[in-house]
Amino acid sequence: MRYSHKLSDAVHILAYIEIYHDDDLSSTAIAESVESNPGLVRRLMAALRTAGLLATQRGTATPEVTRDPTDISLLDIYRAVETDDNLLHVDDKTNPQCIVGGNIQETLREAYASVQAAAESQMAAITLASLIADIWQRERQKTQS
Amino acid sequence: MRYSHKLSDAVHILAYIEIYHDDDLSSTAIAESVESNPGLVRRLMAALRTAGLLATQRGTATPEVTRDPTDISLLDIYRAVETDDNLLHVDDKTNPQCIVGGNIQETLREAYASVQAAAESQMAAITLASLIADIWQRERQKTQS
DNA sequence: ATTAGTTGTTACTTTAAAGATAACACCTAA
DNA sequence: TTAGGTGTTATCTTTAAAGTAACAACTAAT
Repeated sequence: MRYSHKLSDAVHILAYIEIYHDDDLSSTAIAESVESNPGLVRRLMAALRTAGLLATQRGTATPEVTRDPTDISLLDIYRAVETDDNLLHVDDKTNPQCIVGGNIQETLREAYASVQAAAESQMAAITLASLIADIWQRERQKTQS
Repeated sequence: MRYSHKLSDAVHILAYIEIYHDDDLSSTAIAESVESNPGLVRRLMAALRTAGLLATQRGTATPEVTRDPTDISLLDIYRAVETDDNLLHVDDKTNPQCIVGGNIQETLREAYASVQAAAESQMAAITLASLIADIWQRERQKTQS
């Protein structure tokens, strides 16, 4: 398949809402920043809303991040928008008659779970606030001659 | 896209070659254990060979794992077979005119790199030897009444 | 030498998940 | 009432992986 940009776009949306909170926050305006389309933006916003990270109102372009950005982790956003949380995938079609085929699925599931845990622990350590701060810092470095 | 099973299948192949070293090691035999096809098996074996993990000989079904399994990590295998090593992917099409769109790519690249590092560090800690040992242990637990 | 079986490689087809696009009911505010 | 927004769903397109097939090149046995 294509590689998923959902996490990247979801972070983008949340950062946009925080940084441009006094401007146009319509899905169309956000889509222009993401260089995508309003439909995709609204679908991602729906996922963020379901996860309790975003509050929206039908008819009005007034989305609001519900929690303090210091209290929203990259992991929260990842889990909100990725339908399949797994970074690695076991081949679940192997020959059970064989010593390898009959046991490797469970063996790998356990191994992959430990890799997943390591990745998620790092994702939990990164907050939306720190990402927004980083965006601002890069912007400042650009504009200073 | 489909989720990749390359890593899982590559581990399968290496474990199979180690466990069944005195039996038929043709790509056809291995493919039956993987429940896949010989072509795929040979393609993965080619990648493992390129990475220096496997030695093969044209015409004869006598593949050999080149290093001690205690010295081959899940990360080695991952890098051997995955064309794109990245677990997370930045959306590289964002509006540079926007504070968010113009900076989020670098911000996320840095964040994702730290997640990647955490995952890879865990992958490096898992050896082919430990995976094979786990397969054997599960097999033993099955057969003991 | 011939033959049967294997590897290495490449080209093509199929599959599945993501993203693009569009449509429309419903809501809000002017 | 109307203009413009959201929420949702359906359909098409794209793309990487996996499936399939073919065949030259190699090996070993007879």
